[in-house]
Amino acid sequence: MINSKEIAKIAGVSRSTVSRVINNYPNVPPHTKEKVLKVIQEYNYRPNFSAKVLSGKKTNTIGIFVVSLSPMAENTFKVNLFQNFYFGNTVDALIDISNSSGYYSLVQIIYKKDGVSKLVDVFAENRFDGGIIIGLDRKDPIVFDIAKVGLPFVLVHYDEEYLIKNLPQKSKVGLVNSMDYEAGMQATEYLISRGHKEIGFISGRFTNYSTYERWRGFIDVMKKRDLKIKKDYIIRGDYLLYKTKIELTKVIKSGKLPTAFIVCNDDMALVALNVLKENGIKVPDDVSLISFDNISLSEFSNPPLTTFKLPIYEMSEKAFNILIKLIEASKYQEKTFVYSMPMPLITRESVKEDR
Amino acid sequence: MINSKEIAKIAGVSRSTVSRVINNYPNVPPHTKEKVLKVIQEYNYRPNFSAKVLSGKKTNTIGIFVVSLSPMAENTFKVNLFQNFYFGNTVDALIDISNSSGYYSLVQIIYKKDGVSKLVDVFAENRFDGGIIIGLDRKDPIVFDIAKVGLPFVLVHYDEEYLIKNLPQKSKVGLVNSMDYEAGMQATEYLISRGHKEIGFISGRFTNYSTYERWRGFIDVMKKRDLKIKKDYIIRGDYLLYKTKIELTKVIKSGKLPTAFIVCNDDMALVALNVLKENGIKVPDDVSLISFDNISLSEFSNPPLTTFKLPIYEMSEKAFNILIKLIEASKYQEKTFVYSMPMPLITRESVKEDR
DNA sequence: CTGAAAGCGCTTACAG
DNA sequence: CTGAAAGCGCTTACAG
Repeated sequence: MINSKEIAKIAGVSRSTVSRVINNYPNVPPHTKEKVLKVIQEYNYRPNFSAKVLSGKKTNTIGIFVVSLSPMAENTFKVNLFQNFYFGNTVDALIDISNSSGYYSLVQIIYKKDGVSKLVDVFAENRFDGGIIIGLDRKDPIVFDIAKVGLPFVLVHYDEEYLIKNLPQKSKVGLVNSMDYEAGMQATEYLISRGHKEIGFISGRFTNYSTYERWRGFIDVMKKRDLKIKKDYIIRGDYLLYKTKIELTKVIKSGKLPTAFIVCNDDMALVALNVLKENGIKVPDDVSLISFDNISLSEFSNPPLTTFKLPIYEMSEKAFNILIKLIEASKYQEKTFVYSMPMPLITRESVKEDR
Repeated sequence: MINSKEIAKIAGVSRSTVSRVINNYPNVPPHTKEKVLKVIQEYNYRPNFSAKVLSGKKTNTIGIFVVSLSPMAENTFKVNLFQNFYFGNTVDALIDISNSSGYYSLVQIIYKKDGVSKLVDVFAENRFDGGIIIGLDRKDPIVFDIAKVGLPFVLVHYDEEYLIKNLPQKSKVGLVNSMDYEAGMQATEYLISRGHKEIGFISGRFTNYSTYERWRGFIDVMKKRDLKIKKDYIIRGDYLLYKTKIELTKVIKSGKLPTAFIVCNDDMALVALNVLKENGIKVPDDVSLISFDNISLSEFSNPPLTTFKLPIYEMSEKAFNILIKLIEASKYQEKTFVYSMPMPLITRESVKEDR
């Protein structure tokens, strides 16, 4: 691979000048610039990344960290991360956004059982300018270890209060959430307004930010409306398709069903839809379903799902923009940047209009 | 951030020795090693990545390139890459596998319209040791530009003959395919053996390796069996859900349907299933469906899909292993490594058993 | 406007 | 077994 020294020699200038041309500095006259550029072009020269970084330039790379359960946690699949709508699309959006802003993305999967050390390692190696972390439990204390390293990072889906309270001074940390509490409330209100009183809940994992918040929204509204939450109608799906099927089947076999379910994601709702149908229960005539995510298949099911859109792209954009701010500025008045993005309701046909 | 010089001073040794300890060289006595390790531990020291690479060490990073249509190509979604089962899971598997082998992954999305320059750039910057490229058209000539850079890379899904013929000598290139031609044949044979004579085909894009090969398998068997391929039964789904719905609806409205469809992926099959049902057509009683991928939802539809598994994890593992070989060895007798992985048939209920 | 020189933080022959 | 020194390929004050 050719280097700047040789380019300089060929172009008849010094390495300093080559460097100035590459970095597009103003203090080089058009003629010289052109001459150098021509040689660069001809030899297909690209400055060596490591040398650039070592001499003090930014890496122009962001680290994307996906924190996952252990590899085999979900027994059916060897690989399950991007199978998952949430992880897959967030990473997708993040890569897309950073790429289109001229940033590279270093994606790293962190298994919970391996702990934080890998994360700290890569942060300390100075391989990227800042990180975005998704998939953490809503109160995972790992965050504070990472904060010690000093590099800026942004969390997606984490408990705001807990974060603010425990973060050391002058941490460069951002947080982006979706308004799951509000969506949970709205889902419940929506069902009630359509005459439902017996409402069930098919949950994800409760250590998960979104499940927890949606659940809070659900119980708060149920209480406010003096409606009873029946234990039998709470199904722990844990975001697992086979588990959803097993648990829902049990409830069906018991002979007692609510008139509507709030389901913590579309995937589980799609499974629920089929399980109900197979048991001769009509959706939405007998049981209504309202869920979250708005995955692409959700509009093609029969009936199509009424669901809350998880604004993944918008959240990722926000997270990236915050990170860039944290990277570029050196000091902040504010301790952290926190944003919460709304989750619009997509009304389709899985909830009965009135009864 | 603390550096090796300071660690050396604190530990009372030279930087050379610190380096030896870090790289786990044999020629340092236990006592010294321990002493240095203790200081490293205490100060949470990690060698600077760029310095390491600049001084000749490997990056221990592989580049993962996902070649995509332009961002807005599929009108429905702003982001569509990992929404896609194939891309999402391949990238997932690749990241997972490389991470667990101690490699970092630099993921880059390349939009076709931006061309190859971005790819060449990052290859020439010496940011990684080798690359894996997915999403290329089956005969995209971009490959030969990349080969010029000289870094080893592995292609997933590409035309073997075309590649071998056009690759310059001593290119360090690998190729991993799935046996789509065989699967296309087997799908057709399977349907025929169950009494089907009128067989339709819902295709992906024909520039795509898998679609093309499956199609070849389909027509070859149909010809061999003296069965007619009716133009009206060929539906161009292009891997697009909305398009699949529109085009299939047209065929249904025409009043003439085959007794079975080979569908180029499960997503489209799921859409087809619903469209057929909505039009009062029973699956598999009236129309059978056989597809490809084996996505997680495929076993939860009603009926569950009979489908060929795309062995994504196995292919990714193969691709990674080939790449490591290419990186580590300096010379090869063989020009390229080529592998083709079988696609097992997962028999479920979307094909009628007999008629 | 431009070049010589120092420096970034490692690794690795080389010499002892 | 171990240290001094050169080198990797850039950038950036500094001097002119």
